Amino acid sequence: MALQKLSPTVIEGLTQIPLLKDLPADLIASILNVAQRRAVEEGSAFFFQGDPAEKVYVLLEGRVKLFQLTPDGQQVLLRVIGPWSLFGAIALAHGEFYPVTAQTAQNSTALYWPVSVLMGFINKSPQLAMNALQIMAGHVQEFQDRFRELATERVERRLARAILRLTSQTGKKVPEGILLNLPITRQDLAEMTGTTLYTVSRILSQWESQGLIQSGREKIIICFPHGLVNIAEDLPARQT
Amino acid sequence: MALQKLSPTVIEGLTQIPLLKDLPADLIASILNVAQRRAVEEGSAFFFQGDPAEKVYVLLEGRVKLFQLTPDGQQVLLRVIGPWSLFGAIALAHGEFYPVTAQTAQNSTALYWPVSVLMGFINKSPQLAMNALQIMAGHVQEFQDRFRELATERVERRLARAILRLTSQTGKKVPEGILLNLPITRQDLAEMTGTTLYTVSRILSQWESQGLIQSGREKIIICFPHGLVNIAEDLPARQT
DNA sequence: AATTGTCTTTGCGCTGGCGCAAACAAAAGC
DNA sequence: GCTTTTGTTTGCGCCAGCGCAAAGACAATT
Repeated sequence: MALQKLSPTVIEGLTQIPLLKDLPADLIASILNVAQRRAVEEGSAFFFQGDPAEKVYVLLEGRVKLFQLTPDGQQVLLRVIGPWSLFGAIALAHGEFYPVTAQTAQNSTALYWPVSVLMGFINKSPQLAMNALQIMAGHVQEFQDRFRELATERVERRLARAILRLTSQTGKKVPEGILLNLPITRQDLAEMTGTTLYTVSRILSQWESQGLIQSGREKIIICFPHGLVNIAEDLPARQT
Repeated sequence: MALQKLSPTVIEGLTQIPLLKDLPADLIASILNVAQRRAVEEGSAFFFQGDPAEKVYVLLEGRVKLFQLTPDGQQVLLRVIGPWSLFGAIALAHGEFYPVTAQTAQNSTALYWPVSVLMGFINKSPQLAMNALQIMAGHVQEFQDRFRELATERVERRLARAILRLTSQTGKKVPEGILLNLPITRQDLAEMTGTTLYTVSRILSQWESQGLIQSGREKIIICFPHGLVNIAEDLPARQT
Protein backbone atom coordinates (compact mmCIF):
# COMPACT_ATOMS: atom_id res chain seq x y z
CA MET A 1 0.00 0.00 0.00
CA ALA A 2 2.90 2.34 0.60
CA LEU A 3 4.67 1.17 -2.50
CA GLN A 4 2.92 3.43 -4.94
CA LYS A 5 3.94 6.37 -2.81
CA LEU A 6 7.60 5.54 -3.18
CA SER A 7 9.39 7.03 -6.12
CA PRO A 8 11.25 4.62 -8.41
CA THR A 9 14.51 6.23 -7.34
CA VAL A 10 13.76 5.50 -3.73
CA ILE A 11 12.80 1.93 -4.51
CA GLU A 12 15.99 1.56 -6.48
CA GLY A 13 17.92 2.84 -3.48
CA LEU A 14 16.14 0.55 -1.07
CA THR A 15 16.90 -2.59 -3.00
CA GLN A 16 20.56 -1.83 -2.45
CA ILE A 17 20.51 -1.59 1.32
CA PRO A 18 22.26 -4.27 3.35
CA LEU A 19 19.06 -5.53 4.91
CA LEU A 20 17.54 -6.38 1.53
CA LYS A 21 20.73 -7.49 -0.16
CA ASP A 22 20.54 -10.59 -2.35
CA LEU A 23 16.85 -11.07 -1.79
CA PRO A 24 14.65 -12.14 -4.70
CA ALA A 25 13.00 -9.15 -6.36
CA ASP A 26 9.50 -10.31 -5.57
CA LEU A 27 10.29 -10.64 -1.89
CA ILE A 28 11.75 -7.14 -1.84
CA ALA A 29 8.64 -5.92 -3.54
CA SER A 30 6.33 -7.48 -1.00
CA ILE A 31 8.43 -6.22 1.88
CA LEU A 32 8.39 -2.69 0.53
CA ASN A 33 4.75 -3.11 -0.16
CA VAL A 34 3.84 -3.37 3.48
CA ALA A 35 6.26 -0.73 4.65
CA GLN A 36 4.79 2.27 6.33
CA ARG A 37 6.12 5.75 6.29
CA ARG A 38 6.68 8.33 8.92
CA ALA A 39 8.00 11.86 8.83
CA VAL A 40 9.50 13.43 11.91
CA GLU A 41 10.50 17.03 12.11
CA GLU A 42 13.83 18.27 13.32
CA GLY A 43 14.36 17.86 17.01
CA SER A 44 11.67 15.28 17.56
CA ALA A 45 12.21 11.56 17.90
CA PHE A 46 11.23 8.38 16.11
CA PHE A 47 11.37 6.65 19.43
CA PHE A 48 12.75 7.14 22.91
CA GLN A 49 14.99 5.01 25.02
CA GLY A 50 12.71 2.76 27.01
CA ASP A 51 9.87 2.70 24.48
CA PRO A 52 8.66 -0.79 23.59
CA ALA A 53 10.76 -1.93 20.65
CA GLU A 54 8.15 -2.86 18.13
CA LYS A 55 9.23 -1.25 14.89
CA VAL A 56 12.23 -1.43 12.63
CA TYR A 57 13.13 1.65 10.62
CA VAL A 58 15.02 2.56 7.48
CA LEU A 59 15.83 6.22 7.09
CA LEU A 60 14.86 7.68 3.71
CA GLU A 61 15.97 11.23 4.18
CA GLY A 62 17.28 13.45 6.88
CA ARG A 63 19.63 12.72 9.72
CA VAL A 64 19.08 10.84 12.96
CA LYS A 65 21.10 10.78 16.15
CA LEU A 66 21.03 7.67 18.28
CA PHE A 67 21.95 8.34 21.85
CA GLN A 68 21.76 6.84 25.27
CA LEU A 69 20.96 8.63 28.48
CA THR A 70 22.92 7.77 31.58
CA PRO A 71 21.05 7.32 34.85
CA ASP A 72 22.20 10.76 35.94
CA GLY A 73 21.10 12.48 32.78
CA GLN A 74 24.26 12.66 30.72
CA GLN A 75 23.97 11.78 27.05
CA VAL A 76 26.20 9.57 24.97
CA LEU A 77 25.95 9.83 21.22
CA LEU A 78 26.29 6.36 19.79
CA ARG A 79 25.67 6.91 16.10
CA VAL A 80 24.63 9.56 13.65
CA ILE A 81 22.96 8.04 10.65
CA GLY A 82 21.94 9.19 7.20
CA PRO A 83 19.63 7.92 4.48
CA TRP A 84 19.43 4.16 3.81
CA SER A 85 20.55 3.26 7.27
CA LEU A 86 18.66 0.78 9.39
CA PHE A 87 17.82 1.69 12.96
CA GLY A 88 15.80 0.23 15.76
CA ALA A 89 16.88 -3.18 14.54
CA ILE A 90 17.20 -4.32 18.13
CA ALA A 91 13.48 -4.92 17.90
CA LEU A 92 14.15 -7.86 15.60
CA ALA A 93 15.95 -9.65 18.38
CA HIS A 94 12.98 -9.55 20.70
CA GLY A 95 14.55 -6.67 22.52
CA GLU A 96 11.78 -5.49 24.74
CA PHE A 97 12.69 -1.83 24.78
CA TYR A 98 14.75 0.44 22.62
CA PRO A 99 18.05 0.99 24.41
CA VAL A 100 18.56 4.35 22.69
CA THR A 101 16.66 7.43 21.64
CA ALA A 102 16.41 8.14 17.91
CA GLN A 103 16.21 11.88 17.59
CA THR A 104 16.18 13.76 14.31
CA ALA A 105 18.87 16.31 13.59
CA GLN A 106 17.01 17.44 10.49
CA ASN A 107 13.54 16.90 9.15
CA SER A 108 13.50 13.23 8.35
CA THR A 109 11.35 10.52 6.91
CA ALA A 110 11.69 6.82 7.41
CA LEU A 111 10.04 3.61 6.38
CA TYR A 112 9.14 1.21 9.09
CA TRP A 113 7.73 -2.22 9.68
CA PRO A 114 6.21 -3.71 12.79
CA VAL A 115 8.52 -6.42 14.06
CA SER A 116 5.88 -9.07 13.73
CA VAL A 117 5.58 -8.38 10.01
CA LEU A 118 9.30 -8.44 9.41
CA MET A 119 9.55 -11.58 11.48
CA GLY A 120 7.10 -13.23 9.13
CA PHE A 121 9.38 -12.48 6.22
CA ILE A 122 12.38 -13.77 8.11
CA ASN A 123 10.65 -17.05 8.68
CA LYS A 124 10.26 -17.38 4.95
CA SER A 125 13.69 -16.14 4.00
CA PRO A 126 16.85 -17.22 5.79
CA GLN A 127 18.73 -14.75 3.60
CA LEU A 128 16.88 -11.92 5.25
CA ALA A 129 17.89 -13.28 8.63
CA MET A 130 21.47 -13.54 7.45
CA ASN A 131 21.40 -9.93 6.34
CA ALA A 132 20.12 -8.82 9.69
CA LEU A 133 22.75 -10.94 11.35
CA GLN A 134 25.46 -9.30 9.32
CA ILE A 135 24.29 -5.84 10.17
CA MET A 136 24.27 -6.72 13.84
CA ALA A 137 27.69 -8.27 13.61
CA GLY A 138 28.94 -5.08 12.01
CA HIS A 139 27.64 -3.10 14.93
CA VAL A 140 29.25 -5.43 17.43
CA GLN A 141 32.55 -4.89 15.71
CA GLU A 142 32.14 -1.17 15.52
CA PHE A 143 31.41 -0.85 19.20
CA GLN A 144 34.20 -3.19 20.15
CA ASP A 145 36.52 -0.95 18.20
CA ARG A 146 35.20 2.21 19.72
CA PHE A 147 35.43 0.66 23.14
CA ARG A 148 39.06 -0.08 22.49
CA GLU A 149 39.65 3.43 21.24
CA LEU A 150 38.07 4.94 24.27
CA ALA A 151 40.06 2.67 26.55
CA THR A 152 43.44 3.24 24.99
CA GLU A 153 43.60 6.45 23.04
CA ARG A 154 43.62 10.06 23.95
CA VAL A 155 41.00 12.61 23.17
CA GLU A 156 42.64 14.28 20.20
CA ARG A 157 42.89 11.03 18.31
CA ARG A 158 39.38 9.92 19.17
CA LEU A 159 38.07 13.23 17.98
CA ALA A 160 39.96 12.98 14.72
CA ARG A 161 38.52 9.50 14.18
CA ALA A 162 35.00 10.60 14.97
CA ILE A 163 35.20 13.47 12.53
CA LEU A 164 36.67 11.31 9.81
CA ARG A 165 33.92 8.75 10.37
CA LEU A 166 31.30 11.46 10.04
CA THR A 167 33.02 12.83 6.98
CA SER A 168 32.87 9.50 5.22
CA GLN A 169 29.17 9.34 5.94
CA THR A 170 28.10 12.86 5.25
CA GLY A 171 31.06 14.65 3.71
CA LYS A 172 30.28 17.11 0.96
CA LYS A 173 32.84 18.78 -1.23
CA VAL A 174 33.05 22.53 -1.07
CA PRO A 175 35.74 24.88 -2.43
CA GLU A 176 37.58 25.08 0.91
CA GLY A 177 37.62 21.33 1.51
CA ILE A 178 35.12 18.79 2.78
CA LEU A 179 32.11 20.05 4.66
CA LEU A 180 30.47 18.01 7.38
CA ASN A 181 26.99 18.25 5.99
CA LEU A 182 25.19 17.95 9.26
CA PRO A 183 24.49 20.37 12.05
CA ILE A 184 26.76 19.17 14.78
CA THR A 185 27.70 20.95 17.97
CA ARG A 186 30.83 20.73 20.09
CA GLN A 187 28.64 19.07 22.64
CA ASP A 188 27.65 16.36 20.16
CA LEU A 189 31.25 15.64 19.33
CA ALA A 190 32.07 15.49 23.02
CA GLU A 191 29.31 12.97 23.57
CA MET A 192 30.58 10.83 20.73
CA THR A 193 34.15 10.77 21.92
CA GLY A 194 33.69 10.62 25.66
CA THR A 195 35.00 14.03 26.53
CA THR A 196 33.66 17.52 27.23
CA LEU A 197 32.59 20.31 24.96
CA TYR A 198 35.43 22.45 26.31
CA THR A 199 38.06 20.02 25.29
CA VAL A 200 36.51 19.57 21.86
CA SER A 201 36.44 23.31 21.38
CA ARG A 202 40.07 23.66 22.39
CA ILE A 203 41.21 20.92 20.05
CA LEU A 204 39.22 22.28 17.14
CA SER A 205 40.67 25.74 17.76
CA GLN A 206 44.13 24.26 17.72
CA TRP A 207 43.47 22.41 14.47
CA GLU A 208 42.05 25.55 12.99
CA SER A 209 45.18 27.51 13.84
CA GLN A 210 47.18 24.77 12.13
CA GLY A 211 45.06 25.13 9.02
CA LEU A 212 43.67 21.62 9.20
CA ILE A 213 40.07 22.70 9.45
CA GLN A 214 37.76 25.66 9.33
CA SER A 215 34.95 25.70 11.80
CA GLY A 216 32.00 27.76 12.77
CA ARG A 217 28.75 27.38 14.60
CA GLU A 218 27.58 23.80 14.03
CA LYS A 219 29.83 23.61 11.02
CA ILE A 220 33.15 22.01 10.24
CA ILE A 221 35.12 22.03 7.02
CA ILE A 222 38.10 19.75 6.72
CA CYS A 223 40.72 21.56 4.66
CA PHE A 224 43.51 19.05 4.97
CA PRO A 225 42.11 15.56 5.52
CA HIS A 226 45.51 13.98 5.47
CA GLY A 227 46.44 15.95 8.54
CA LEU A 228 43.51 14.52 10.43
CA VAL A 229 44.36 11.04 9.29
CA ASN A 230 47.83 11.53 10.64
CA ILE A 231 46.38 12.35 14.00
CA ALA A 232 43.84 9.55 13.88
CA GLU A 233 46.35 6.88 12.92
CA ASP A 234 49.54 6.15 14.64
CA LEU A 235 51.50 7.65 11.81
CA PRO A 236 54.88 9.32 12.12
CA ALA A 237 55.15 12.11 14.60
CA ARG A 238 53.69 15.12 12.93
CA GLN A 239 55.50 18.43 12.84
CA THR A 240 53.81 21.78 12.86
CA MET B 1 30.05 -38.55 14.88
CA ALA B 2 31.10 -36.60 17.93
CA LEU B 3 27.80 -37.17 19.61
CA GLN B 4 28.61 -40.46 21.20
CA LYS B 5 31.61 -38.85 22.80
CA LEU B 6 29.45 -36.31 24.56
CA SER B 7 28.10 -37.26 27.93
CA PRO B 8 24.33 -37.04 28.43
CA THR B 9 24.90 -34.28 30.97
CA VAL B 10 26.79 -32.24 28.42
CA ILE B 11 24.14 -32.80 25.81
CA GLU B 12 21.52 -31.78 28.31
CA GLY B 13 23.49 -28.59 28.96
CA LEU B 14 23.93 -27.85 25.29
CA THR B 15 20.24 -28.06 24.49
CA GLN B 16 19.75 -25.17 26.91
CA ILE B 17 22.16 -22.72 25.35
CA PRO B 18 20.77 -19.62 23.65
CA LEU B 19 21.99 -20.66 20.22
CA LEU B 20 19.95 -23.86 20.29
CA LYS B 21 16.98 -22.52 22.19
CA ASP B 22 13.53 -23.57 20.98
CA LEU B 23 14.90 -25.76 18.22
CA PRO B 24 13.24 -29.12 17.52
CA ALA B 25 15.02 -31.93 19.30
CA ASP B 26 15.96 -33.71 16.11
CA LEU B 27 17.58 -30.61 14.70
CA ILE B 28 19.59 -30.14 17.88
CA ALA B 29 20.64 -33.75 17.63
CA SER B 30 21.86 -33.40 14.10
CA ILE B 31 23.68 -30.20 14.87
CA LEU B 32 25.44 -31.74 17.85
CA ASN B 33 26.07 -34.77 15.74
CA VAL B 34 28.37 -32.92 13.39
CA ALA B 35 30.07 -30.86 16.07
CA GLN B 36 33.76 -31.32 16.45
CA ARG B 37 35.74 -31.03 19.59
CA ARG B 38 38.92 -29.31 20.49
CA ALA B 39 40.91 -29.02 23.67
CA VAL B 40 43.28 -26.15 24.24
CA GLU B 41 45.60 -25.94 27.16
CA GLU B 42 45.96 -22.95 29.43
CA GLY B 43 47.64 -20.00 27.81
CA SER B 44 47.12 -21.11 24.23
CA ALA B 45 44.45 -19.83 21.90
CA PHE B 46 41.49 -21.18 19.97
CA PHE B 47 42.15 -18.52 17.39
CA PHE B 48 44.04 -15.29 16.98
CA GLN B 49 42.92 -11.87 15.93
CA GLY B 50 43.32 -11.77 12.17
CA ASP B 51 42.87 -15.50 11.59
CA PRO B 52 40.30 -16.35 8.93
CA ALA B 53 36.96 -16.64 10.70
CA GLU B 54 35.77 -20.04 9.66
CA LYS B 55 34.60 -21.73 12.84
CA VAL B 56 32.03 -21.06 15.50
CA TYR B 57 32.72 -22.33 19.00
CA VAL B 58 30.84 -23.24 22.14
CA LEU B 59 32.92 -23.59 25.26
CA LEU B 60 32.34 -26.81 27.18
CA GLU B 61 34.75 -26.33 30.00
CA GLY B 62 37.44 -23.94 31.06
CA ARG B 63 37.71 -20.21 30.69
CA VAL B 64 38.47 -18.11 27.65
CA LYS B 65 39.53 -14.49 27.36
CA LEU B 66 38.59 -12.56 24.26
CA PHE B 67 40.84 -9.60 23.66
CA GLN B 68 41.84 -7.17 21.00
CA LEU B 69 45.30 -5.88 20.30
CA THR B 70 45.74 -2.23 19.51
CA PRO B 71 48.04 -1.28 16.63
CA ASP B 72 50.71 -0.31 19.15
CA GLY B 73 50.50 -3.54 21.06
CA GLN B 74 48.25 -2.71 23.96
CA GLN B 75 45.59 -5.23 24.84
CA VAL B 76 41.95 -4.65 25.58
CA LEU B 77 40.01 -7.43 27.30
CA LEU B 78 36.56 -7.54 25.79
CA ARG B 79 35.02 -10.56 27.44
CA VAL B 80 35.86 -13.43 29.71
CA ILE B 81 33.65 -16.40 29.07
CA GLY B 82 32.83 -19.65 30.78
CA PRO B 83 31.17 -22.91 29.81
CA TRP B 84 28.16 -22.85 27.47
CA SER B 85 29.14 -19.54 25.94
CA LEU B 86 29.31 -19.04 22.22
CA PHE B 87 32.37 -17.40 20.74
CA GLY B 88 33.73 -16.70 17.30
CA ALA B 89 30.17 -16.11 16.19
CA ILE B 90 31.34 -13.29 14.01
CA ALA B 91 32.17 -16.01 11.51
CA LEU B 92 28.45 -16.55 10.97
CA ALA B 93 28.13 -13.08 9.59
CA HIS B 94 30.66 -13.65 6.86
CA GLY B 95 33.21 -11.82 8.90
CA GLU B 96 36.41 -12.53 7.08
CA PHE B 97 38.73 -12.49 10.06
CA TYR B 98 38.32 -12.85 13.77
CA PRO B 99 38.53 -9.38 15.28
CA VAL B 100 39.74 -10.78 18.60
CA THR B 101 42.03 -13.39 20.04
CA ALA B 102 40.45 -16.21 22.04
CA GLN B 103 43.02 -17.24 24.59
CA THR B 104 42.44 -19.79 27.31
CA ALA B 105 42.84 -18.80 30.94
CA GLN B 106 42.53 -22.44 31.99
CA ASN B 107 42.65 -25.73 30.19
CA SER B 108 39.56 -25.64 28.05
CA THR B 109 37.58 -27.68 25.59
CA ALA B 110 35.08 -26.44 23.09
CA LEU B 111 32.79 -27.76 20.43
CA TYR B 112 32.98 -26.17 17.06
CA TRP B 113 31.41 -26.17 13.65
CA PRO B 114 32.73 -24.89 10.38
CA VAL B 115 30.68 -21.88 9.33
CA SER B 116 29.54 -23.54 6.15
CA VAL B 117 27.98 -26.39 8.10
CA LEU B 118 26.18 -24.11 10.50
CA MET B 119 25.06 -21.98 7.61
CA GLY B 120 23.40 -25.03 6.12
CA PHE B 121 21.37 -25.47 9.28
CA ILE B 122 20.45 -21.82 9.35
CA ASN B 123 19.05 -22.06 5.85
CA LYS B 124 16.77 -24.79 7.07
CA SER B 125 15.81 -23.21 10.36
CA PRO B 126 14.86 -19.57 10.72
CA GLN B 127 14.69 -20.14 14.45
CA LEU B 128 18.38 -20.86 14.51
CA ALA B 129 18.99 -17.63 12.64
CA MET B 130 16.82 -15.79 15.11
CA ASN B 131 18.78 -17.23 17.99
CA ALA B 132 22.03 -16.09 16.46
CA LEU B 133 20.50 -12.70 15.83
CA GLN B 134 19.48 -12.41 19.45
CA ILE B 135 22.91 -13.29 20.68
CA MET B 136 24.44 -10.67 18.43
CA ALA B 137 21.91 -8.10 19.51
CA GLY B 138 22.79 -8.84 23.11
CA HIS B 139 26.42 -8.15 22.36
CA VAL B 140 25.61 -4.90 20.62
CA GLN B 141 23.76 -3.78 23.68
CA GLU B 142 26.47 -4.87 26.02
CA PHE B 143 29.13 -2.97 24.18
CA GLN B 144 26.97 0.09 23.82
CA ASP B 145 26.53 0.04 27.56
CA ARG B 146 30.19 -0.44 28.24
CA PHE B 147 31.00 2.32 25.81
CA ARG B 148 28.72 4.62 27.72
CA GLU B 149 30.26 3.56 30.99
CA LEU B 150 33.72 4.21 29.74
CA ALA B 151 32.72 7.58 28.36
CA THR B 152 30.92 8.85 31.41
CA GLU B 153 32.00 7.08 34.54
CA ARG B 154 35.11 7.07 36.60
CA VAL B 155 37.42 4.22 37.15
CA GLU B 156 36.23 3.10 40.55
CA ARG B 157 32.71 2.57 39.33
CA ARG B 158 33.76 0.85 36.15
CA LEU B 159 35.92 -1.50 38.13
CA ALA B 160 33.09 -2.30 40.51
CA ARG B 161 30.86 -3.07 37.56
CA ALA B 162 33.45 -5.26 35.90
CA ILE B 163 33.96 -7.27 39.05
CA LEU B 164 30.26 -7.68 39.65
CA ARG B 165 29.82 -8.81 36.06
CA LEU B 166 32.54 -11.39 36.50
CA THR B 167 31.05 -12.48 39.79
CA SER B 168 27.71 -13.18 38.24
CA GLN B 169 29.42 -15.31 35.63
CA THR B 170 31.92 -17.16 37.72
CA GLY B 171 31.18 -16.39 41.35
CA LYS B 172 31.58 -19.23 43.79
CA LYS B 173 30.51 -19.19 47.40
CA VAL B 174 33.20 -19.58 50.01
CA PRO B 175 33.05 -18.97 53.75
CA GLU B 176 34.47 -15.45 53.49
CA GLY B 177 32.15 -14.34 50.70
CA ILE B 178 32.04 -14.84 46.96
CA LEU B 179 35.18 -15.95 45.21
CA LEU B 180 35.96 -14.94 41.67
CA ASN B 181 36.63 -18.40 40.41
CA LEU B 182 39.03 -17.43 37.70
CA PRO B 183 42.67 -16.48 37.69
CA ILE B 184 42.56 -12.79 36.96
CA THR B 185 45.37 -10.28 37.30
CA ARG B 186 45.25 -6.58 38.04
CA GLN B 187 46.42 -6.13 34.50
CA ASP B 188 43.41 -8.06 33.19
CA LEU B 189 41.03 -5.90 35.17
CA ALA B 190 42.78 -2.80 33.92
CA GLU B 191 42.36 -3.96 30.34
CA MET B 192 38.68 -4.59 30.90
CA THR B 193 37.98 -1.21 32.41
CA GLY B 194 40.24 1.00 30.39
CA THR B 195 42.70 1.94 33.08
CA THR B 196 46.11 0.85 34.34
CA LEU B 197 47.16 -1.95 36.62
CA TYR B 198 48.42 0.61 39.12
CA THR B 199 45.07 2.25 39.47
CA VAL B 200 43.32 -1.11 39.80
CA SER B 201 45.73 -2.13 42.50
CA ARG B 202 45.21 1.09 44.41
CA ILE B 203 41.43 0.82 44.26
CA LEU B 204 41.43 -2.82 45.34
CA SER B 205 43.71 -1.98 48.25
CA GLN B 206 41.34 0.73 49.29
CA TRP B 207 38.34 -1.59 49.08
CA GLU B 208 40.23 -4.18 51.05
CA SER B 209 40.96 -1.71 53.81
CA GLN B 210 37.25 -0.94 53.89
CA GLY B 211 36.47 -4.62 54.28
CA LEU B 212 34.60 -4.87 51.01
CA ILE B 213 36.88 -7.47 49.52
CA GLN B 214 39.81 -9.72 50.24
CA SER B 215 42.33 -10.08 47.51
CA GLY B 216 45.49 -11.92 46.75
CA ARG B 217 47.53 -12.96 43.82
CA GLU B 218 45.09 -13.54 40.95
CA LYS B 219 42.33 -13.93 43.46
CA ILE B 220 39.47 -11.77 44.66
CA ILE B 221 36.83 -12.54 47.25
CA ILE B 222 33.90 -10.21 47.59
CA CYS B 223 32.98 -10.05 51.25
CA PHE B 224 30.32 -7.40 51.06
CA PRO B 225 28.68 -7.43 47.62
CA HIS B 226 26.23 -4.74 48.55
CA GLY B 227 29.09 -2.34 49.07
CA LEU B 228 30.31 -2.92 45.55
CA VAL B 229 26.83 -2.47 44.18
CA ASN B 230 26.65 0.86 45.96
CA ILE B 231 29.78 1.93 44.17
CA ALA B 232 28.67 0.53 40.83
CA GLU B 233 25.27 2.14 40.90
CA ASP B 234 24.54 5.73 41.54
CA LEU B 235 23.21 4.98 44.97
CA PRO B 236 23.28 7.34 47.92
CA ALA B 237 26.64 8.76 48.85
CA ARG B 238 28.40 6.11 50.78
CA GLN B 239 30.13 6.87 54.04
CA THR B 240 33.28 5.18 55.22
C1' DA C 1 66.72 -23.25 50.51
C1' DA C 2 67.78 -20.65 47.07
C1' DT C 3 66.54 -18.89 42.54
C1' DT C 4 63.69 -17.14 39.08
C1' DG C 5 59.67 -15.31 37.17
C1' DT C 6 55.39 -13.31 37.74
C1' DC C 7 52.24 -10.50 40.14
C1' DT C 8 51.24 -6.81 43.47
C1' DT C 9 51.77 -2.67 46.20
C1' DT C 10 52.84 2.04 47.03
C1' DG C 11 55.46 6.54 47.04
C1' DC C 12 56.06 10.29 44.12
C1' DG C 13 55.79 13.67 40.57
C1' DC C 14 53.43 14.97 36.62
C1' DT C 15 49.88 16.10 33.16
C1' DG C 16 45.78 15.55 30.32
C1' DG C 17 41.69 16.82 30.61
C1' DC C 18 37.78 18.61 33.50
C1' DG C 19 34.66 22.19 34.50
C1' DC C 20 33.54 26.81 36.25
C1' DA C 21 33.04 31.41 34.78
C1' DA C 22 32.79 34.97 31.78
C1' DA C 23 32.93 36.95 27.41
C1' DC C 24 31.86 36.61 22.69
C1' DA C 25 29.25 35.21 18.28
C1' DA C 26 25.57 33.82 15.55
C1' DA C 27 20.89 32.68 14.93
C1' DA C 28 16.06 33.15 15.92
C1' DG C 29 12.26 35.54 17.68
C1' DC C 30 9.69 39.83 18.54
C1' DG D 1 16.18 47.15 15.14
C1' DC D 2 16.61 44.99 19.78
C1' DT D 3 16.37 40.94 22.77
C1' DT D 4 16.72 36.18 23.70
C1' DT D 5 18.46 31.83 22.92
C1' DT D 6 21.81 28.86 21.68
C1' DG D 7 26.34 27.77 20.62
C1' DT D 8 31.52 28.81 21.02
C1' DT D 9 35.93 30.28 22.94
C1' DT D 10 39.39 30.77 26.41
C1' DG D 11 41.60 31.80 30.97
C1' DC D 12 42.36 29.58 35.13
C1' DG D 13 42.71 26.38 38.90
C1' DC D 14 42.38 21.81 40.07
C1' DC D 15 42.51 16.73 40.50
C1' DA D 16 41.88 11.92 38.86
C1' DG D 17 44.51 9.01 37.08
C1' DC D 18 48.96 7.89 34.75
C1' DG D 19 53.30 5.69 34.86
C1' DC D 20 58.04 5.22 36.59
C1' DA D 21 60.65 3.00 40.03
C1' DA D 22 61.56 0.17 43.62
C1' DA D 23 60.31 -2.99 47.00
C1' DG D 24 57.60 -6.75 48.51
C1' DA D 25 54.83 -11.22 48.04
C1' DC D 26 53.78 -15.47 46.15
C1' DA D 27 54.36 -19.64 43.18
C1' DA D 28 56.98 -22.66 40.62
C1' DT D 29 61.49 -24.74 39.57
C1' DT D 30 66.04 -26.52 40.60
